[in-house]
Amino acid sequence: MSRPTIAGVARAAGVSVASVSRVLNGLPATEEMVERVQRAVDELGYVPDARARSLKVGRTFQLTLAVADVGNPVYVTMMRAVEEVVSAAGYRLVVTTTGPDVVDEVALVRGMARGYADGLLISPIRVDEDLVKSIRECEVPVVVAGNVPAKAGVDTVRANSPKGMLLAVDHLVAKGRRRIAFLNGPADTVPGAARSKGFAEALKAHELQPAAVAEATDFTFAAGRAAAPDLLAAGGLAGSRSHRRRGGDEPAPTTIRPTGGAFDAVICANDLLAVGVMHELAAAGLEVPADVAVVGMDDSELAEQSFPPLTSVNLGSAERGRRAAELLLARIEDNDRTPRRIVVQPSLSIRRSTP
Amino acid sequence: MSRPTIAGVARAAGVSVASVSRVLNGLPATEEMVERVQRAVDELGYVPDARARSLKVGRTFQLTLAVADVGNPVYVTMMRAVEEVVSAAGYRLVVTTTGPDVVDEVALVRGMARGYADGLLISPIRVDEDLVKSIRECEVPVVVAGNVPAKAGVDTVRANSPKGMLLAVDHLVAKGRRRIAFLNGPADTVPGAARSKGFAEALKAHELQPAAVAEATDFTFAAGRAAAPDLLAAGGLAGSRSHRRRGGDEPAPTTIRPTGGAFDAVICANDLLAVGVMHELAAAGLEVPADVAVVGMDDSELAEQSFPPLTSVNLGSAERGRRAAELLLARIEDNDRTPRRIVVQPSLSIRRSTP
DNA sequence: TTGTAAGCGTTATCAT
DNA sequence: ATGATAACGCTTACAA
Repeated sequence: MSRPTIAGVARAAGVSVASVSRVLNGLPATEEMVERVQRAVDELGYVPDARARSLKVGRTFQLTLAVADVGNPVYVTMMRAVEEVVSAAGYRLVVTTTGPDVVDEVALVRGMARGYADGLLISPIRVDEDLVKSIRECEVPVVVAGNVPAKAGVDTVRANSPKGMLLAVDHLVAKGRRRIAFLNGPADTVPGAARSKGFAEALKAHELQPAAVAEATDFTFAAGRAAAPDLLAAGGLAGSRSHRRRGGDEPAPTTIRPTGGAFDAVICANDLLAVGVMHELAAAGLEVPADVAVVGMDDSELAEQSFPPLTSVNLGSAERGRRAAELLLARIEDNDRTPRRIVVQPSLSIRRSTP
Repeated sequence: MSRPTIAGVARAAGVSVASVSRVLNGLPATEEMVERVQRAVDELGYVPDARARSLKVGRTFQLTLAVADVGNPVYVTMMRAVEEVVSAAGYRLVVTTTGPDVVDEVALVRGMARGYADGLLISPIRVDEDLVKSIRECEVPVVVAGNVPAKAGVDTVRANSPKGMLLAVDHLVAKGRRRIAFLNGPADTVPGAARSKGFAEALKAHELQPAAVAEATDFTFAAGRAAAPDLLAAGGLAGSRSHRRRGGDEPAPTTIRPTGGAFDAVICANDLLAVGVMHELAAAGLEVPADVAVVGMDDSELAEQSFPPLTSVNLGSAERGRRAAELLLARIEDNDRTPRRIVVQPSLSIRRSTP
């Protein structure tokens, strides 16, 4: 007893397969025909095979969302927004995870040619020539939530993190903080590079010097913790302690650019890093925000869950997800439209980690 | 210029489609044949169509993981474990999210009959007759990460939350806490019911009375916060304040069972609820763990990220994910094996939210 | 309105 | 070892 096929239904109903197909797709048919087909369908528990259907019609009605790290709460915000838009349009959303390496992303994009889905929404963390090429050549529509060169010829929706940085610095300065440190994620990533540049510009706008800058090996909580002692040391806020924690299985050492002077605020490239830093600050006996103010980026669910709740730059993850999804749907409708490059403006969610 | 098909490759290589297929699938062929086909494939950038292939061979080499809430960090732990197992076996993992309603789960299970994937790994939060029925009748192998009646005739991997509760209570009692409160999630869910029962048993084992019991409307941070004031009120730890926060757009009121007496410890049905409670405890001027010890469940990444780091019952999410994935793969190999019901034992991860 | 039949892009069976 | 061809389960001209 295998799955019933449309032929089985046709036989049971005493009609042709074409009629069954028509009834199932709501095409014109007589009362009686609909009746008979429906009965047979119910009786046999027939469900059309999506593979066969999509082979024929050339569409799967599935969309793929690819994220680098399911553990990063910024993606859940985005995912929720995307899900809402695509399901309203009658598509199934499937999520796959790529990992931090660009080769995995390239493999994924190439793999889309196999016809798994009608479109791909990808938020790449590292971008290289190969990835751009694979996106440009991809058989199915792709939209990138993030920054990818215009020559990729693809729709993009990205954040304005320099502007976000400025919001953060403005706020800190307004609260009287001048010695601002920065904990970045890997600078060889797209967001890492953008935030680094943004931080420098924002400080320059206020005629300030960075109090300390460090680079975590990853955009994760663990990497944030691992990088914090070095940041503290660079900022003159901790001494020998900074090397005590380096155990055997910790991530590789962080890159430090000591710029002298203690800091009274630290901006982190995302919320996970910020929460990691806050833990280490507490371990060093420093109070947030009294001794050091902390600002995260992404304004993910983690920002309100953390303690103290984290002031965070809202880079519009939900809106980016929503608009990216809309762009994808639009491109599926019409693949000839000229690629759009949308920039979503940031805002600042002020919570208790800043004064 | 549409996608090249196997026919195009065959034409370009001057061989038959059958030969192309053979070469691509590593079946015996002469040096020269392999050579020619390979060249044509590279030249055209041919990628086999997964839909057509799976229509023919009856397998998609995709597996679906369905979770109720992508925002719940326990699922990321599980997801990572599942991903590792299935990708090692040559399957793609796709994640879909169901939402908290059982009807969505049923729809998803039924939908699997369309042939989206070769197997389904589902972690249902609510279970009813319909769901059991849909799982039993599902065309593709299903394994449940969670608790579902044996009559469903399906492989299950579940946690032992009563045992976990006992671990938590043992620990609290050993630390001198006797007035233990419990914040549950919705009792009409499978984990909610199990944890409620487990809590009662664990207290009885120590001949203790519950200090306060409340039920959040959801297993989320927001619901945890919303429920906390009532819990505090029930425990005599807060007065009128408990109703101050109830704004217009807050979740529905929580169910309270006041049992008298202030409490010095609270066990929460998952980490998100625990973090929510900790926020409200702080807002009420109570210190964790000095005034109130807090224990979460799931031992998710959030437990170490929270502040203070959360003592949490490790219900073996990673192991559950791993074993569930193994079960699924085994059943795909042999659908006639008798269903297994695996129970994973808990452990306690002690952190600073308890003394 | 309904039925017949030709594909969609593969793989697998059968000859050769 | 290779090639022709029949499925896989569906949709859609086209014919009746």
